[in-house]
Amino acid sequence: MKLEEAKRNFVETWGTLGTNWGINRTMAQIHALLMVSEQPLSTDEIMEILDISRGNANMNTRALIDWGLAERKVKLGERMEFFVGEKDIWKVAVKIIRERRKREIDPMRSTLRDLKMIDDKDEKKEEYQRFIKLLDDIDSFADSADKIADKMVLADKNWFFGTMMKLMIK
Amino acid sequence: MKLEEAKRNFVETWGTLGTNWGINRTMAQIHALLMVSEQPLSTDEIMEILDISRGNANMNTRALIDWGLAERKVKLGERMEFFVGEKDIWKVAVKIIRERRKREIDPMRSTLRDLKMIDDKDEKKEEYQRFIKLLDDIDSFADSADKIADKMVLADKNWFFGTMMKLMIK
DNA sequence: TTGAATTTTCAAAATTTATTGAAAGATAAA
DNA sequence: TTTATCTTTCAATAAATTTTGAAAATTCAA
Repeated sequence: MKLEEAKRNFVETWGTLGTNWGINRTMAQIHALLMVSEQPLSTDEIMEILDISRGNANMNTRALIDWGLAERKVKLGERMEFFVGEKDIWKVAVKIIRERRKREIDPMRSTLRDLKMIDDKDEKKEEYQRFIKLLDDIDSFADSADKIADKMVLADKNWFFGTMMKLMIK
Repeated sequence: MKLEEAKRNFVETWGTLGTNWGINRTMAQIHALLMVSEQPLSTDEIMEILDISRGNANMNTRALIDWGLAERKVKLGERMEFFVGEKDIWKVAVKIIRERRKREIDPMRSTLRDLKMIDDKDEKKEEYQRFIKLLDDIDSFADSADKIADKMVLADKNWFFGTMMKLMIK
């Protein structure tokens, strides 16, 4: 296998993977392409290499920037925008965690908390208690997961996968 | 809000959530319904309550059983099958982690490892090195995440969210 | 055995999600 | 200004995923 071929495969694989992690295929492919590119790429280059439309390329470079997974890069004397991808895999993971938390976890926790506003508290005593306990369990699980996510977002990669790992695995 | 209404909302919310975590809406709804049901439910009851077809109910109860998120329960003297959902949210998380790892992480790691079989090692020396480093970084990140998942799968909930949490957060 | 009850399958239909491409909107050099 | 270059939007279209429902397969009591 040649290097270029391996890179192409990488872009495809990362694209497939992305769909499992809340990132659509094209968005993940563009990100993968930017990760393996030695140079910043323009929208036209991305369109050309991935064989996608201008609209699609634009939407998804934009989304990558929203997520903090890519940056705009202006080249002196060039009118066009170029894009650079986040290549540090630790940072990539942290950005995905942060963004998904904001979009999914936080809203769902608040929805689930609202469900505790039940007014027939006295009837069906035990059934009521069991339901509330389920909601509380979910919330406390989410809270712990959230704290770990917090720690990750703030932590240094080496601390997390060095110190913490040793504590956990020993 | 009445208890029954809150439960209905819970089923809907859990269904929406599921789609973000590799579980389709109906599968997540059935799971939610089984979590809040005081009694095991039959396929007919699930069809009736969620207003879905028999095929859909069958496919998704089956999927839940595959994932370890529900169990079949036979009632004495009844011909029909009944289903019971896993209600312990820690166990639910562990089963989802285990299953997704098996279906996604393991295959992707092996695909990415294969990409290292590049034969033009000497040409473009630096570019080659950078690409290999990216693949190695991803693999070592995945390895750490995997080890944490392992620990979770084997650990006791209280150890994980008690002892470990204290170590991490302090 | 037979046949009624129940479960499973899967092609077709419906729904959801992603993509296209052309037109409108910016931007900046001339 | 004007004009050419580049970016954004979004309705229409395409692709992917989920759901249906009826037929086939299975199970079990009689």
